[in-house]
Amino acid sequence: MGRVSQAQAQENRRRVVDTASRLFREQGTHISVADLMKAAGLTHGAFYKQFASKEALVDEATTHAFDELARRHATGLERYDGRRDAAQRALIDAYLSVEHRDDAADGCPVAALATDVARGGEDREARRVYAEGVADFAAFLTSDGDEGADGIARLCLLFGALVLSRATKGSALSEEILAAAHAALTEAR
Amino acid sequence: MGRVSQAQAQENRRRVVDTASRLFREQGTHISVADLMKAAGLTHGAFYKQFASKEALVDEATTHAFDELARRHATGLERYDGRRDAAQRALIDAYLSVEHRDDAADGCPVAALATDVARGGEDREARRVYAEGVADFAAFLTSDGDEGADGIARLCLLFGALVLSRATKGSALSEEILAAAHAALTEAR
DNA sequence: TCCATTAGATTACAACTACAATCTAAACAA
DNA sequence: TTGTTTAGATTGTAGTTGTAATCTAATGGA
Repeated sequence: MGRVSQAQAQENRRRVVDTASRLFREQGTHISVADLMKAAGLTHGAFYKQFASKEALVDEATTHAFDELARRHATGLERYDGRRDAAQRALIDAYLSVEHRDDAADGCPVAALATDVARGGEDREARRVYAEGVADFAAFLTSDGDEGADGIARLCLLFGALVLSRATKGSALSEEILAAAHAALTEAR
Repeated sequence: MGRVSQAQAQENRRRVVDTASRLFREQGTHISVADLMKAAGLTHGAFYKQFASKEALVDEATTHAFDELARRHATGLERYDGRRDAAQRALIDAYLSVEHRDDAADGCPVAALATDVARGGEDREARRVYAEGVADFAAFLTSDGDEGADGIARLCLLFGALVLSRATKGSALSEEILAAAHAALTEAR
């Protein structure tokens, strides 16, 4: 079929980015353009009318995922009326849940994209966005009136537990990891 | 060239597994058989005389990497004459070093292979080996006379910091992460 | 000494990769 | 109502993927 309204085209483009941001988190950035476009309900030839290259989409989808994360943190703080440690506790509960472990596609991009970003070029936009997202996340986890190092360490523990529990899924260890990290993060304060 | 002595063939096979175990950690298991064999100094056609499939090699190379890790932990304990917390401190220093961050190929397979293992099938041998390696590592990190949860949480922090510092390499945050995790792991005890 | 075995090289292949050119029909400005 | 623009479909391409068949020469047992 031929042309489509500007509104429809824009909506299609948005759907491609959104689909990519979910599939990249679930399966990694190695997923093919063809599979990606099929999942978004278009043919693979249409891709290059909207994006300069696959790399460009990776960068854009990464940014998209981190925007979503920032929004989630903001509304999390709102919901608890600015009470930082209540919001933190709620986030930790959700972050270390079996549901989050089993749903990487809709989950934290810091956890889902870490390896893909690390293996991508150092000059990539995705890497800048990623580092910024990590800094924001660490700031969110910092205790009231403490310095940055504390939040960073808490993020390492939180993040590490999720990634490890995904890699060990199927063994009993997977759930033990979630529980151990949860205990360490909630008891100590 | 034609045939080669059994000893040479066995040595070639070992070199393929060793090369794979390093390249998989550095670049991920998506690296092609052709590139792999070239790196091992053979042609790609020779591969299937030694391995049933690429998946089989991934499993074998993963096992190989974890055997190496276990040996390293064992000799680490020896060197400190069984003094567990001295050995632990030495490991933490090396694990959170810039050198380890920049040398995934020869580094910890728990950190390097986490995402590849998580995305591989749940019935894969590599996953069993991985989970076992995680359990051993956590046991190594457990404090004398404490239960398992403590070692697991310490591993999450250690592992998470390394993976995060690799993904943020190029930003100042990368080194801050290593430092923050190091402080958290050494001060608290 | 001879010859069956076999490790590795070469070549081949079908599927897949990112990307590009062309085609088509609808959108929108005139 | 036109004519131009353009999103998406179709088709094509050069390179790469995992895997297999064939060829080779040398090994190692008889």
